[in-house]
Amino acid sequence: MAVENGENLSTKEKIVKVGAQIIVKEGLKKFTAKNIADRLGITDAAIFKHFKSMDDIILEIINKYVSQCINSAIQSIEKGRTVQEKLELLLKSHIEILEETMGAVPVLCFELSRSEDERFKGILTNFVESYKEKISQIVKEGQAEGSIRKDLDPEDVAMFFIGSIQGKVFAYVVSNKTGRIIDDADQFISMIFNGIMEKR
Amino acid sequence: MAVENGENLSTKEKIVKVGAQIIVKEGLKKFTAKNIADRLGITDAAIFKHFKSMDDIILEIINKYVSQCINSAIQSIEKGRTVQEKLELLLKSHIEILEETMGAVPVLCFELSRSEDERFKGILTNFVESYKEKISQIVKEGQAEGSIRKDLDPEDVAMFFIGSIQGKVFAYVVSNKTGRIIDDADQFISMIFNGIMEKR
DNA sequence: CCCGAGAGTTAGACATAACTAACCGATAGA
DNA sequence: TCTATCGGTTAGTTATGTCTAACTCTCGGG
Repeated sequence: MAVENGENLSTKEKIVKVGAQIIVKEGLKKFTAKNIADRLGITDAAIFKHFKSMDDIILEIINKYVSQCINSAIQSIEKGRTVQEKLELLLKSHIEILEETMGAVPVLCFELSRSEDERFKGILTNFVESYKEKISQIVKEGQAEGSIRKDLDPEDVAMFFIGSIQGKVFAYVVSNKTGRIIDDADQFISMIFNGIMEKR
Repeated sequence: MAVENGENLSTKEKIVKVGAQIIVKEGLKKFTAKNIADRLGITDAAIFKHFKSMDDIILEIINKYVSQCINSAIQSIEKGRTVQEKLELLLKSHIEILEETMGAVPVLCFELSRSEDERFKGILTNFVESYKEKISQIVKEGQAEGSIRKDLDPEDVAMFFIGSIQGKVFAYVVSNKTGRIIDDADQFISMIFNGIMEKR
């Protein structure tokens, strides 16, 4: 089975791409040189012409997807005028990346933060921590101006945010679907903002 | 490193227990006969006196934890009088199991629904599907009686429910914590029910 | 035109995983 | 008391995974 849209990427880039694909769709156990090579129509030995070890591929995968995620988060926070708008933009940009990468970032975080490799763990827990910190900050702003419930812990709210997205990816992966991860982004955002209960 | 509280379980039960522990904390890749055996102070060959294959261990793990989860869900649905109470009890029972098993069920679902083994996938997607169906049904009730927002799709609400919990487990795993998964269950439930925004 | 680098190949070294076979000691029934 | 079974051992077999070495082909620059 060949790569989907293997256009004009270099072999090195293709390795990163299908490598991520494999981790996301089949798990770390299936992330092997032979598995990647087969999909690219080369031999496993050729992989090591581009990367000196399998770990190096993972490192490249992490850096690629995580940095993409952070950058778009920063951008959307800057663009938003009100607290609500900031959070909305943040969610939307996150959802966009999710769709583009088929949920790569959350799955990678989940898979690799449990690995024994301190480098992977370091980058990823760091990423989640700083992401949480950013959202937490906005939430505090919102509490100060009265738009966000004051009885909630800002960090918990931040993790609820991140967790909700992860939950969507979870559902996507478990149900074995192939289309969009989040069909109705507005409804999803509305659930996070307003809950599921009718207002009294 | 020996098993934590290896009381008076049979070796077979211990294998299931540490097997699940390994999958949850370190991932499927580390789920090996030697890894399990080391923690039990036996040799890897001894594992195969109790199970005829590694897959059989996984099957036993899945059945143990998933059936536990389903049973407690059914119980709490029956106990609840109002829709809100049903959902609350459901969440609380789910959280309880989560704490007891250190997030085993969601992690197992995530890890194993991506495996190529149709047996695992079948059991797990089935489980999630029926769980979703159950919640979905309650949500529809709630919409009929006016307690739950009518503008939301019941299945989406159900998956939001399940996903929120998965999100908590995600946070727990990524942050490498060891204590409780959900510190403040009431606050968590309140976020799902009422959202994060102040009511206007 | 040559030659070196890049990107492949095959072959193989080495480690580890799953499982089997043959053996062994305790222990519970007959 | 004899013996079969249970649960453990050691020592393999086979398969697979990572990575290296040595070789080949192609192609661009001097």
